[in-house]
Amino acid sequence: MATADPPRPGFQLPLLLLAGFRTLIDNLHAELAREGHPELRPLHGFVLQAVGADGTTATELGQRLGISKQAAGKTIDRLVAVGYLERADDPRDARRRLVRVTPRGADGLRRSAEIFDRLRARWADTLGAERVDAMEDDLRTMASANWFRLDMPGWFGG
Amino acid sequence: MATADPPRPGFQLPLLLLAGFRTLIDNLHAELAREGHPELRPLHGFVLQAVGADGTTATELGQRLGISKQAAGKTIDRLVAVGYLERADDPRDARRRLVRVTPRGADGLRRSAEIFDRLRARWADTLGAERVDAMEDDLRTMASANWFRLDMPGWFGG
DNA sequence: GTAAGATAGTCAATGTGGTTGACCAAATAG
DNA sequence: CTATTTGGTCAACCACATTGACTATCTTAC
Repeated sequence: MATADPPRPGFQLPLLLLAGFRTLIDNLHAELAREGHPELRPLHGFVLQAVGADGTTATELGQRLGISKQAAGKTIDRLVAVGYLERADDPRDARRRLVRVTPRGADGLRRSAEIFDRLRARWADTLGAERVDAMEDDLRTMASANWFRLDMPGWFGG
Repeated sequence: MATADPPRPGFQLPLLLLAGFRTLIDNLHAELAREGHPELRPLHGFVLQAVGADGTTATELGQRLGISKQAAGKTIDRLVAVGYLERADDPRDARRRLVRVTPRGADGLRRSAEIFDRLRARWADTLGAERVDAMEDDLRTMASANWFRLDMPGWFGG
């Protein structure tokens, strides 16, 4: 170990992280399409997850996703139109419109979790379980702690 | 080591990859803004990189980025408007409009490379150089080989 | 109990990025 | 010299995001 390895250029790391993310998400949606959910988009899975089993409202969903209530409302509209979410009145507050995951949405959510588990297992088979664990641990260390915003299109594009 | 660790849920891996990517890009642009490039968006850096030192045309840029020539043309328009790209006629083919990085664009590109190097060094300081190398190697192994598409907004949202 | 304020949701206008289809001009092939 | 391909743009449209304005309803205070 007399000489250090030549330093690697820094610009590849973000590209590889993005490639890894995109590979997982593309694999997920290819499999979801095979299992009967071809109309689900990457964004939608995150939204369904954010709505959760207990349901929410548009305003609260917007806060969870880091987007405006108007944007949340429009995304809900789309997911209602394709049958993954439904709205209901709140008997205790006529202003609120409760948003719930439909049975179809719950099916998509459950399958997504299973597919992600299988994909992670495939990574562990190829790389070794301890390498995948290390990758997760390291990313947890470096990534901004309180991060979660789903404004991908706007964030990326401007 | 009689019993294996409980398996980790698979859905966290993509989130962590995205968080790592976003953290790097956000750090990059915070620093770029400090160094005189506040109007650069995440997307723009990739586009500048894809134009490269030799310049291109809209059609070729679209192919490199995995988007249509029309979309590439619009993105070029925006980067021309903020002074990072410029157009010129091709004396050998009157149909083509050459796209080149301006000096300001080259400055942004150079600073981006330096900042990415510094950010990677910071990761190596915290995690250990061999861990960052391993992360890159593992991602290279798992990510789709011929991947590169920059249609992030459309891909993610639909 | 009524007036004032906060909150939930929607509508409208706008910006950015993406798509497809149609079209013109110029280069290339026959 | 036609015929085809290629580069670029225009136009129409969709998805996601934003801010500002507005209504309806609940909550608070006097």
